[in-house]
Amino acid sequence: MDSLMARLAGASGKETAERARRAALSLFALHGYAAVSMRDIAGEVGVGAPALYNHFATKQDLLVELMEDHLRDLLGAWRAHPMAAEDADPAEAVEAFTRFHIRFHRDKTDEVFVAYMELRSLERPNFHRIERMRGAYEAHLEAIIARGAGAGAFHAPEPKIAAMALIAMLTGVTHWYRQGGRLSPEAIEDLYVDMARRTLRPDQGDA
Amino acid sequence: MDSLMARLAGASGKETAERARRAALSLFALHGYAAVSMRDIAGEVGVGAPALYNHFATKQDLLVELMEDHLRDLLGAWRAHPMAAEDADPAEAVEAFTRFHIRFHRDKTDEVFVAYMELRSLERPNFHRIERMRGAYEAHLEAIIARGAGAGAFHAPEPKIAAMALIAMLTGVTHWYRQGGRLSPEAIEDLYVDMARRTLRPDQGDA
DNA sequence: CGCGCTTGTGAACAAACGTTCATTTAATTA
DNA sequence: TAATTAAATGAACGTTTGTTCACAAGCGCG
Repeated sequence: MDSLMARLAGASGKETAERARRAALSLFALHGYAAVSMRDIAGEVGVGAPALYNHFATKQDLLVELMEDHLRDLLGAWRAHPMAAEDADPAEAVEAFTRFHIRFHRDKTDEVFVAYMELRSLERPNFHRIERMRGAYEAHLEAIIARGAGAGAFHAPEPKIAAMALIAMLTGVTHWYRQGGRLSPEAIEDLYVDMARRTLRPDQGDA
Repeated sequence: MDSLMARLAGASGKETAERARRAALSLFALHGYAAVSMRDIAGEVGVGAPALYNHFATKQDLLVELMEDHLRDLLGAWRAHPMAAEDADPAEAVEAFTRFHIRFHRDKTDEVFVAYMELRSLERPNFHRIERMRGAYEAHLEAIIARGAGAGAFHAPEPKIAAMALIAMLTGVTHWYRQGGRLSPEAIEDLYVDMARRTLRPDQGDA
């Protein structure tokens, strides 16, 4: 009877797990992992708390699943990008990466928030797995920068630092971006592409 | 008798409050506000949980106090900086701000972590007060950039965005900086000063 | 139809939470 | 030294936490 109401409310089949994932994601992003209870999540799905344990062994598992999904998506999406090729022109690749990163993060603010801020909520082994995935993503930008620096196309005495600095700068967009704000998404992208390009541009007198 | 042991352990006079502040700061930074209990904090001080209520009305008050102290320090320290003068040369001021920000944040990683990540743990009115202080700090860099852009010394079509981008980039240092790492603190500062300068450098063909 | 599997329920668990209180202990002032 | 104030205590409060359990409803398959 209650389950009938859940059906009418939009659930169908076994998609309770998916609704729980989404609810957990937005609640974690808003209040933080530790401040959200399984009952809160279940309540948002329209189900009792014990029902969640049919889909997730533990609250921590739910968190891990969310973070792993996000990072797997992120890595996969970039690897599928045409400019991710190892022989792509570094300047074009950096621009592509910048636009890709901003766009991806702009549309997934909750995922980003959780994946970046709840690292400390992970138990040790989970933490290491997630951290490694994040490192792999940053390594992609670092490789592009290093390639460009090697070819003399970039000024980047420390490619790793430049990569981290750029990613921090780009990810910062999610902290203030609001849909319908003064600047269009394209304008924001352009501004950041400009800043990234300038950061890496060789000096006038370079060989 | 227990208090005697506390004495021997280093406490003297009424410094329990200060020790609690420090314990709370590092615990909040490590595990997050919601994941840390008053008993945890009290335990680290070597005192019972109820004792904390002689110094802080509430757990939330303790958090607010930490964040307010940090931001007041930060704002005060910059305002006391010689290059904070309204008529300082913009290029020099940006370099000074960059070094100041990195240095200040490098030595106060816990404070930074808490002040930036626990905004969501604040109840509404507290949130607004803290957010306003943070805005005031960012406004200082924005003003420098806008001044430089107005004088033609900087390329910065959107000074507010440039300010936020730079601060995000600089604050990112705290996420990976470790004492005794490969790069010296001065080398790191130099790298970021270089990147900041490049981001804002006018085009060759500018008037 | 009936069997089994998946998904849900309501009640219950022990543990931990923030906070209060009456009371004792220690430090300060007169 | 006596009186006053400040700080810490142990016990207790009501609530909430993550999770388990015995059980019931709904569905697909033989």
